Amino acid sequence: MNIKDIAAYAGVAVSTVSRVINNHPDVSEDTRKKILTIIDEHGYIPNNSARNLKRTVSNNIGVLVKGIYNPFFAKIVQKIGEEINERGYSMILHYNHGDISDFDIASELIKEKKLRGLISLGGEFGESIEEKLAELEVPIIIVSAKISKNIDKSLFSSISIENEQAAFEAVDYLCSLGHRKIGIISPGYDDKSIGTLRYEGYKKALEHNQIEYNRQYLEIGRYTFESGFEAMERLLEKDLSLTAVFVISDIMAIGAAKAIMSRGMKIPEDISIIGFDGIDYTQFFHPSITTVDQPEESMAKQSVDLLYKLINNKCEHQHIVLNTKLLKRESCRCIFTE
Amino acid sequence: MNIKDIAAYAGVAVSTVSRVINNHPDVSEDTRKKILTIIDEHGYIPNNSARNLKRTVSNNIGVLVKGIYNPFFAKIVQKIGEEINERGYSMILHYNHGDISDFDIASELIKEKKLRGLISLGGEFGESIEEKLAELEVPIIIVSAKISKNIDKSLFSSISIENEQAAFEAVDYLCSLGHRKIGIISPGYDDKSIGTLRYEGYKKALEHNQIEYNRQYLEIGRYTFESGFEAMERLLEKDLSLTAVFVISDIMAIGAAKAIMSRGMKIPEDISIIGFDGIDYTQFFHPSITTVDQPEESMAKQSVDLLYKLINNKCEHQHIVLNTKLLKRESCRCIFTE
DNA sequence: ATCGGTACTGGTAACGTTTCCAATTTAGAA
DNA sequence: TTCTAAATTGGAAACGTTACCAGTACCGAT
Repeated sequence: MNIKDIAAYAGVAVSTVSRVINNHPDVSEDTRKKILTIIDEHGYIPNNSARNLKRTVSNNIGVLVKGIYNPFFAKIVQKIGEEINERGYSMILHYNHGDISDFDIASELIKEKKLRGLISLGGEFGESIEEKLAELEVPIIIVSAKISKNIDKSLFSSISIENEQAAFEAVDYLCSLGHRKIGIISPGYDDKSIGTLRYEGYKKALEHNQIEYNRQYLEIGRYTFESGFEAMERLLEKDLSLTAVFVISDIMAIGAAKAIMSRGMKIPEDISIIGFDGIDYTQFFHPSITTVDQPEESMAKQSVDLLYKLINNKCEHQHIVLNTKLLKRESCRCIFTE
Repeated sequence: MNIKDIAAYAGVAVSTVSRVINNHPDVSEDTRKKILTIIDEHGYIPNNSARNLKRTVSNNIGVLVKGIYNPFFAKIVQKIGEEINERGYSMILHYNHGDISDFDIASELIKEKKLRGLISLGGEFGESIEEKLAELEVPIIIVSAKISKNIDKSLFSSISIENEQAAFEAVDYLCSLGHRKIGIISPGYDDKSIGTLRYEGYKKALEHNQIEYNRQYLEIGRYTFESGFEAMERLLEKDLSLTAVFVISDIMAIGAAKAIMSRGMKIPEDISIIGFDGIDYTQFFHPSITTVDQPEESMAKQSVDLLYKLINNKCEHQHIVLNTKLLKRESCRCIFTE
């Protein structure tokens, strides 16, 4: 069952059927209706491979996810997938496991799969990819990734938040509650992930509150429950009499919270904790965890919106910065009120 | 840059280049090497649309997920994606939002995208789809779904667990700890999801322990944190002096646990709780939650393995049943030892 | 009646592969 | 040397669309 058959049934030329399928205007209402019913009767579905071959593109949008399992990304991916499907495209999802650079995977994927566009979640995009970026034939959108400051912004779009500022506010909030000894769990200062930005925010907040930065207060964790748990244990073992800890990702924050409670300590009575991302778990942990909420739905929706416009040449590359919100919950205690 | 160009550079016919690309044997080592280097030099990538058109199939494997957000599925999807990519295929991921039947979406997806095969996660597959199933040209694998007993098993493959038995063991464990008043949170007895099987296991376990089934002990929840939370609240309001509750999905269990603790009650001192699925988070909740662990990695791996074999006609449809394991953690208390 | 224009419709060459069949080369046997 | 079969290679017809270029039919205006 192909376009030729339909044309034969309808007694018209294939080109006319093609026009109907693609909603071209130059077809009389009568023939359009006739062809449409015949298509319907025979359950004809146009062959995508043929269309793609002819048009030299596909109907697929690639989504590249930095390969650590994180419910924050999982939810964004789901939403992105829905948005993509709604627009008649399909989502090709690819998890990237570190070894090869994010960008190389992305560009290979685009070429190989003749993707219409690509959304990359997480990871890092440095200046080194600038020329490669320029060679890309389809739009790419970078979501929630660390983007080098000096890179030419006209080559790609991005959706992000003010990581440093958001972290600043979180830590400043802790300070406002009277905390002075505030630990931090983060991938570290020389890491290439977005976490370093949050780490900078932490330092600025300390400075702003005239608290001296103490290298001892940092423990490294890499975006898993386990690493958050272990980092917190190391922090506690140092006996620094911390009263609070800022964890730059919720899943690590939950691991850290578990570590605290496993030692018989209480949240927030003994230690206050703030996470980052706003995943559901934080709300359903007990006590509920204060966190910096990222607008994941909006990030997903806007990235697809933007990509769609870019694909159809309806706009230029742009860099959208969304707002975060500090969700104040049960895990932070005010030291002054004791 | 297409196969013709490569052929011209190499001074051979396109058919020879094609043979090299597809690893056909009838090419001399010399020409093969020459062509390979030329392909490499020019960074030539075969056009998938053209190949697909010619071969009337694609390189895509569809993954259909029942559209509620559940970290259990999210993790399986990630693993499936990795396995698919490793085999040189791509994953087209589609979230299904209830309204249209799972199967209709699946078959439409297959036809429209010329998929090579499909893996469906969750949902329900009843007898009504039997003829439609028979008409499918590509293999389909049903993972973690409720499958009607009378359906012809030669038409599809499945990966599942012994839901009823696993639930039985969980509830029986609760009984063995001395619990007699055991609530249950489940999508209900007339629901079409896999939850009903677990509900049956619950009832069997009660019977086996000479505990009379009480309709009051059931509250309906539909696989979200919130619904677990709310169901537990309703359960608590009934004042049934429950000592334990079996929740047929971890995310609901976490919601329920939160509801319990929000009332100032303690787990497991006041109420014991068991979940189902084995998502990471149950381990990091405090107290850690006893749950029926499903082998998600294995489910993912085996489903892709099987699909791959089916695609290459290396085996027949089969129905794999994997083992679950009751992870005994902190959320269950033994009543006898007080 | 003729013309010009509009509204439709038809024919057909691509798009980049794969695969069958035919043609050529090669090697070994007679 | 000649012949045969095996090993390679080439040619060309599909696969199912789209989009360009023509062609036809019709209508109102001259």
